[in-house]
Amino acid sequence: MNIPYNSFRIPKSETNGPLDLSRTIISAQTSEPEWAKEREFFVDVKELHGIPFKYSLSQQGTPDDFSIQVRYLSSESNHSTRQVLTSHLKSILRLDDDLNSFYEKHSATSEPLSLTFPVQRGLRLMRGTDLYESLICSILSQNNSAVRWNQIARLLMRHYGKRVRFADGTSNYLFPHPADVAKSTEKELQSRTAMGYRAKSVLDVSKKVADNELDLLALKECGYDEAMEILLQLHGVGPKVADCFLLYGTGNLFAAPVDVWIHRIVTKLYFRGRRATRLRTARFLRDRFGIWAGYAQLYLFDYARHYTQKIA
DNA sequence: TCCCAGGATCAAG
DNA sequence: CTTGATCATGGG
Repeated sequence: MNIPYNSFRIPKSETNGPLDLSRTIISAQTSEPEWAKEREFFVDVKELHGIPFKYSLSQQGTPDDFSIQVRYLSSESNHSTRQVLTSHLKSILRLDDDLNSFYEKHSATSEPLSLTFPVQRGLRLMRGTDLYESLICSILSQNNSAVRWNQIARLLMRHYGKRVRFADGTSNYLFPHPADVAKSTEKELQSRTAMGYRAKSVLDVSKKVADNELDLLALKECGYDEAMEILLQLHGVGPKVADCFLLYGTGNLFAAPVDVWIHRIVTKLYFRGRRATRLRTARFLRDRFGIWAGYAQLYLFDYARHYTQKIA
């Protein structure tokens, strides 16, 4: 077997602070379907500048002293394709985010968030590659388990996305374009993907994006409040889904999606158990943590899910 | 059979 | 502005 893998490394010097690749990718962030895992490598397939890439990442070392090994396949391989992939990876893993600054700013022992730092050091937010994909995945996640919305997303890709083949003999389906989903019907989406009542929302959003009634890129440029107002007008998009899209999709670090887990742990750690609405919890996170609200949410979420016995 | 899953919607209080 | 039933669907 002679597979023409390209390979290179991203050194720690190109990352701003620590990184725990495994924890980051496994943390089930709702911007895109979860990556596959092959041995010590995490694998994903994306189309970058119109060229399909299949890439595998593996981290060697510790969160504070490491390098990232990258292997990839693409139909074209010249010097610029490697550059395209490198900047893509740095973008989706948010390697420029100053994690040490995040830790230092909230390291006081009176700050409950600091409880999550020792175990989760190096955990980073991820940024979705495609805004439409991020919004659809966020919609699929509502009232659904992570495993299940991932299955649905995969079915959506298989039935409506383009198939791409690679030199190692494998093939994958890309996430579909809005227009290709918009051509479908509610019943067809349900029978093919089992997304249930979310089909109405998915179809609605796909049509609006395809018809240019909804400009997702504009939501990335405008402020938080304005973007939120527009998103809430979409059927099937509430505060939590909108925040997911803003955080994981557009990369708005002020957005802090509040689900049952976040609501539970914030109520416990910051409200002394006093009852509050989720909207109030979300506002609290934005006010208290500012540009680190999204990160605070990420750390508290993982902490709440893995260490619930400590806060029960 | 009932309950839950990283919620949203609609109708009432 | 808050609360409660309902919404497909699959798994425990």
